[in-house]
Parts: sequence; structure tokens; C-alpha cells
Amino acid sequence: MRSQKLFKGSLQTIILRLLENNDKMYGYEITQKVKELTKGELQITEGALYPALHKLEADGLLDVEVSKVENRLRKYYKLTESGSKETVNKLAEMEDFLRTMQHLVNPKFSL
Amino acid sequence: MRSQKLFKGSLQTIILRLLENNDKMYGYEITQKVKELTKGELQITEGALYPALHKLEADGLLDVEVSKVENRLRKYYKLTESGSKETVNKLAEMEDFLRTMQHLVNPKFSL
DNA sequence: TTTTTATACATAAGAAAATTATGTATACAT
DNA sequence: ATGTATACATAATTTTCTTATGTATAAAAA
Repeated sequence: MRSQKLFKGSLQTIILRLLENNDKMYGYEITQKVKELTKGELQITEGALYPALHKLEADGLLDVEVSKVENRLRKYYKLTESGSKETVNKLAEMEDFLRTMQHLVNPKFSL
Repeated sequence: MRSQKLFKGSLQTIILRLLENNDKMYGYEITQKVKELTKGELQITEGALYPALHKLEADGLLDVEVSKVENRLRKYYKLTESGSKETVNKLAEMEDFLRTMQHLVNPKFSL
């Protein structure tokens, strides 16, 4: 795993993207999924994840549903209707950003 | 111009990339060049730019050369040898990040 | 059997990197 | 006279992390 710091600002978008594809997920599951998908390049810390989930819930983008599995607590999050719409926006913003950044760093362009 | 906040963490890399291609540039010139290259999508603020330039200089990645043009002060920055090496690293990191992020948000993948 | 690792949540303190606001100064256009 | 563009700078605040710490259960390893 490298520096992580370029991922700053993209956590919400990543969470929303995962939930767009998965119906419901719990926090720990999200950390593991991201670690797997990025081959360890992005390891979401709990100190970043849980506050982010709480904020998304407070903003009305996620609903939460608590359950107990194997005697352990789990909080399942899913997109609200508003959350689905915001996901589309956030993903469009991200793609815009990636295009722009790609263009900026592309060595075949003279800047 | 959209949200800007995804660019957080990428300013140093952008500055270094420009100087890799331009030999020497001054602060204001950098802001204008980036605005032009990104079609206004990224507008670097002075409050972000100048501290960033000072930090790169303090870290030995940039040399500065003050001159006066049309009775106005200009501080030209250029890469040091160490700065050129670091630029390679930072660009590699950025490309890694872009690849990973691209993969995460790509709608053709089921996550 | 005690300790470590994994699972699962949470929050507080501190750091990094911005934004926003403000300041100085020159030159040109309205 | 006033606003816009050029050119620098810094302070206060905000956002978003990292790091550290805490609680708790279960399984694996020492």
C-alpha cells in the first residue's frame, strides 16, 4: 500500500458506489471489500469510515438497520431514494475529476 | 466549475508536473495555466498555492529566483535535481491512484 | 491457557491540506 | 473614482483524514 493521501475526499463516493451495487452492507464489510477490490492499495480506517457513515446517514443518504449475527452487532446501511440520486451526482463528479486529472498528468501532452 | 474537493491532495503533484514540462514558472502563471488546461474545472486559490510553493521550496524540491517584470514582483520556481526525482515518484503514485479509482467507479464492474 | 488475530462497533486528539478572508502593491480599463 | 487583472502573502477556519484508544465477542495459535 502506498500513500493513501490522494484518496482524501473520495471516501463518500466509494461508499455510495458500493451500496449502489450491493443493496446493503455493514461497515466492516465495506473495509474488507475495498481492501480486496484495490488489492490492498486503499485500506479504509475505522476512524474515517464510521464518521463518514454517520454523516451520510445524518444527511439522509443512507438508512441503517441494526441486527445481530453470531452474537455480534452489525449495522447494515442501504441507500435511500435521495442517496441513489446523490450517488449519480457524486459518480459523475468523480469521473469528471478523473478525466481532468488524467489529462493533466498524461506524459504525452505538453503543458 | 464543480466541487474542487476531489483535488485535495493533488496540488503538489500538479505543480511538479507543470514544472517538469516548463523549466520555470511563477505562481500566478501556474494558476492561469491550470485554469486553462482544465477548462476552468480547477481554479487554484492563492491560499492553497503559495503555501504549497513555499513547502516545496522548503523541502528542497524547488529553487526560487525573484525578478521584476513591468515593475511587478515575480518569483520564478524551477525543479531542483531532487525535485525532478520526486516528480517521477509523485506522478507514478498519481497514476496508480487514478487507475485504482477508475476501477472502483467503473459502472461496468460489479463490486 | 493465555495471547493474538479477526470481527464489529465507536469516538477523541491531532495533522494535513484545503477554503475563505484579508492585506499590500502596480497597471490598465471603465 | 472604481473595478479588474496581475502578483505576492498570511491568518483563521473548515474538512477530512490518521492515529490512538476503548468496548466486546469468537476463534486460532502459542
